[in-house]
Amino acid sequence: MQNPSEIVSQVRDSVTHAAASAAAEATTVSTVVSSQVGDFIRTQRNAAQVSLRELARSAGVSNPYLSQVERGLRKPSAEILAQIARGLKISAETLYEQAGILDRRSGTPDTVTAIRSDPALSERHKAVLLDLYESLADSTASPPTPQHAPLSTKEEHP
Amino acid sequence: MQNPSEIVSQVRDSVTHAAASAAAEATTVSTVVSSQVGDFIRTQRNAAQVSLRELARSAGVSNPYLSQVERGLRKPSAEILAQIARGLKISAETLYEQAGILDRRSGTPDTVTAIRSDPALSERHKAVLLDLYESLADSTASPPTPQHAPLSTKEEHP
DNA sequence: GCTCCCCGCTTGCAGGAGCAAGCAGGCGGG
DNA sequence: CCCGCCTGCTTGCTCCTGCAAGCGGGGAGC
Repeated sequence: MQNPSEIVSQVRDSVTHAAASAAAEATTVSTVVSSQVGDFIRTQRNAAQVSLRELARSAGVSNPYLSQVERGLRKPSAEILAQIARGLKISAETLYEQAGILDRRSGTPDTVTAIRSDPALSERHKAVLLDLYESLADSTASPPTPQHAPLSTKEEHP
Repeated sequence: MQNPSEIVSQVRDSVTHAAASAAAEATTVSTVVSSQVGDFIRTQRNAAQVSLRELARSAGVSNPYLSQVERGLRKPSAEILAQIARGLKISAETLYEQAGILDRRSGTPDTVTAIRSDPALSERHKAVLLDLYESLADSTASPPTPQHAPLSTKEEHP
């Protein structure tokens, strides 16, 4: 049997927890969840002319599950996400970003500068890469990532 | 009622699946990983002189669960990982890396990172550029991609 | 001595991830 | 015509994540 006072102690603990989780909810974007990832995956898959089952196979996941993921009925774990990324030949970071579990690599990377200053490339090769980059980047308009910032750095005290 | 032939068709599908998952299991490191993250988290927490309950509160997770995570009994999701990272004031990438759901970008030159995170490029184009980069870059200068690879490249047909 | 408060850990349960199995429909060839 | 093979979707199950509640213990104040 416990003393009433001890019980009170436990209760206070719980209350503190409740308050904390409430606060956490206030600061966390969370719930929106985003079928974003699913749409993105499906888009990428279609762009690559790959069937659902094919991708499922190469990614090592079951085809029904992939189907559900693409339609936003299921929220895939990071591991599954990484495997799908591998199957799609894209970077896991991109998918994590889409899933809202990673911030955008802030600070525009400036690929051109990186290529120009890359010691592993000869000048000729730099030219080739830059030329290709120019043709691929296209850059019509510039809608570069709206920055909704899902789980980004927050202020501790406002 | 179904025709036997159709059933056979279904069966073939299942068999293919079984083979695929077997292959996946063969090439995936999988289960070993986990406790790494827990140790890392606990180390970081102790280094910061923070109690378990405190971190749990600031990270927005329950204290018992954090306890289990630190001792490797539970495998936290990426979301939880990101929250813990926030509570510890460290980057989510670091924790993902420890959890084995993100490859180390250590050896990779800046150009690769720049391309990967370039908003002006589609994922397809990134793949193209990275592929070309790989073939152009001087291999003597940098030993690229260590590839310990928990979720790394896999053969299509063994 | 005894309370009070903190520490970390254990337990039982709700809910969701992920898969095996099965289903409906479209298309080419015997 | 209908058989085989593809496409994607739905269902029922198992396993595990994540939390609320409770436990035992150690140090400070009375």
